[in-house]
Parts: sequence; C-alpha cells; structure tokens
Amino acid sequence: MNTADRLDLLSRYTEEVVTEDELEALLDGEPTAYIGYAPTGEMHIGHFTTIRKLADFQQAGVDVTVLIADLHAHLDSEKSPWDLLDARSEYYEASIRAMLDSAGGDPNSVDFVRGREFQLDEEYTLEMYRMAAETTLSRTQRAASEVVRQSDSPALGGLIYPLMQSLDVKALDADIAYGGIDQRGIYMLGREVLPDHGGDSPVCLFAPLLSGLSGGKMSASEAGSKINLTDDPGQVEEKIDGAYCPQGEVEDNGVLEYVRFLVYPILEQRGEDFVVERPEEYGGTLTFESYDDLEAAYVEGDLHPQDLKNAAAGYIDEAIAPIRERLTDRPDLLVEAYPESYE
RNA sequence: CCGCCCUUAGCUCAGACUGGUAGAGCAGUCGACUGUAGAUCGACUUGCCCCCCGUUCAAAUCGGGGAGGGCGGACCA
Repeated sequence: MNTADRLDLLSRYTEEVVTEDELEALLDGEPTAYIGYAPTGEMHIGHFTTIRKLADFQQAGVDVTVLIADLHAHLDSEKSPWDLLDARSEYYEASIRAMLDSAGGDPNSVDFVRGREFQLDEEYTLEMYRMAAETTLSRTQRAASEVVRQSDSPALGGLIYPLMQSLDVKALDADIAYGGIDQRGIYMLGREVLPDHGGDSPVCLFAPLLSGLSGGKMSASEAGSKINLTDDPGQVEEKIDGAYCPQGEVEDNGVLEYVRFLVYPILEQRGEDFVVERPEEYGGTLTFESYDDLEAAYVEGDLHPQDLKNAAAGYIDEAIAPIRERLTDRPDLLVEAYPESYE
C-alpha cells in the first residue's frame, strides 16, 4: 500500500487530524497508535465505531495498543467503584476483542494494556508530580472539561486525569493518539507539555461524537438513546425505530450516522452494498453503493426514514450479533462488572 | 481542631418557622396526529423525605446522636 492510500485509510471517518503533515511524515517509519478506554459504564454501539476504526489502523500497517484505563475510570468522579476496576477491565477487553473481530480487525495483534501496569512505575510517577507542579489549575481544568464529569465541587482526581493521559502517550510509546473529539483538550495539553517531559507530541486523530438516538449527543446515562452490545434483535429494532430521525435532515440524525460510521465501513470492507428492502407500494427495493449516494437520496426525500430505519436495524444487529453471542457465552463478565444491573 | 449550611422522585429543587405519612419543572411511559422519530395535544407512573433514638394520638417537619457532602475560620513567631 502506498503512502497516499495509507494516509487516506488513517484519516477517513475522522473529525480532525492534528496534523495532516505530521501524520504523513510518520508514515516514513513504522508508527504506532493507541486508544484508551476508561472501563466505566457498559460498552455500547458508540464505542463500536471507534473500535471499528482500529481495523483501518491495522490495515494501514500501524501497530495498535488499546489501553484499558482502569485508574482513570475511578479518577473521574469514581465512575467505577475501586473494587470493580478489575472486573470491568476484563469485561472491556473481552468486548473490545469481540467488536474488533466483528469489524474485520485482528484482536490478536492488538496490544492490550491496563493502566496500572505502568502508571505506578517510578519514572511515570515522578514525571506526573513534576507535571502537576508545572501545570496550572485552570489549564488542567480546561483540558479536561469535555471529558471529566463537571461538578460544583470537583475532586482532585479529575485534574490528575489529563496529566496521566498525557503521560500515557509517552509510556506506551505511541506516535498517534486516537480518541473521540471530546479528548481534544487533553491531547492538546499533551502535545504542549510532553516535550518538556521526555516525550514527543503525538499526532492526534479524533473521531466524531455520534448523535444519540434521541437527538443530541449520545449520553451514557440515557438508556434508550443508545444500543447496547447485548441488545437482542428485537431491542435493536425497537430502539432504532424510536430514534429521532427527521425526514431529509442529516444533522443530529443518529440513524444516518451509524450507517455512515459503522455499517458502511464494514460493508465496504466486504465489498457489499447497502440494501433497503422497501415495500412495492413505496417504490420497491433500493441499493446504495456508497454512503454519499444514500445520503443524497435521503436528503432528496427518495429514502423515507422508516425504510432507512428498517434496513439500518438489520445491519446494526448483524454487526453486534457476534459480540452479543460472545458476551452471553460469558455471563460472569457482566455479572461481576455490573453487579447492580445483573444478578 | 472550631463554626455554619446542605441531604426529599432518574435530575434540579419546593414543602420544615406554624407536626396531620409529599409536590413542581424537566426526564420517563402510554395514547392521538403524521408512512419513522421529533414537535404538538391528551393521559399516566415514580419516593426506606440520609440513618438511629426520642417527644407526640400523629414526625419529611420538633429534640438528641450519627453518616455523607459543602463553605468558612483558626494556625501563619
């Protein structure tokens, strides 16, 4: 694969690349990338879109490390209780492996790392204290504001959070940091301070944050606004059917976004088209080779929201089915990670 | 270490002074209208009122103790 193709593969479906030139320069060597997930709430389809992209990294010949940021999960407002960090980390890793597999990637060539495996090393810790001394409160707050839960009485942990995340880049020896666009503030801090702490500024790739099914950005606390990995076909259909989906509008349209960022990449990899089976009375079956064609038809009113939903639900269910199976094969994972919800 | 304030529905809070076992907004659920959803209209659900003890016929409400959280002070010879 030539550099132009690799560049295209790496930057597709991203919200922003910081910076394109730096990314291109990296491709002269053998760059490595990492993405971190704090094992907090149950994984859902929103995570799937970023994990799906890891397959692109692999295809472009970039080694991928997935950080299961266990300490971060507690540092951010104790989103995960201290005692459940191990169980949730295990559940996250198993889910991520299953998702990557389902998305056409190779989970076995991903390096999975837990935060506490290296975040307690002396060198890391010393560097963190030094960074704490040299970074102002307001700078740190600004960096974390989109990621860490905001409160009138913020805990110190939420400020340590972005400092550690910056150091993770260096500790994991990653050239590329990948994450949602909400992570931008933290990585911009990292790019700024890392050179003063023995590291290099990472090239950053940011994924768009997808809309929730009820409109507005996806919220982890709104059960109905997202599809869980363990939802059965009936639940997937029900949630998609109830989704906010204004006719002819692309903005804030969660269904369209899932088709674009999750379904299409998988279909492209398999060389298949998106097929909408539509009753004859409304015009019969439609086939879309590319997302752009589909979106154009939708905007023109040639594709009705109900027909889009029916087709999307089928494809989304197909994507999560293998994950659902793997998780139901290991019921202990969920029971131990979320004892309040299961058992 | 000391002082003051807070804790009520999933969320934000009212109700406490003047005891009679709870309310609003938002969220949610269900209908109507649309070939989806939303919007709109109509209906509806939800509570160890932080815990314990006491006073009382009766405690979210009064008294005592405790827990959790917040703010401030003291120390700066």
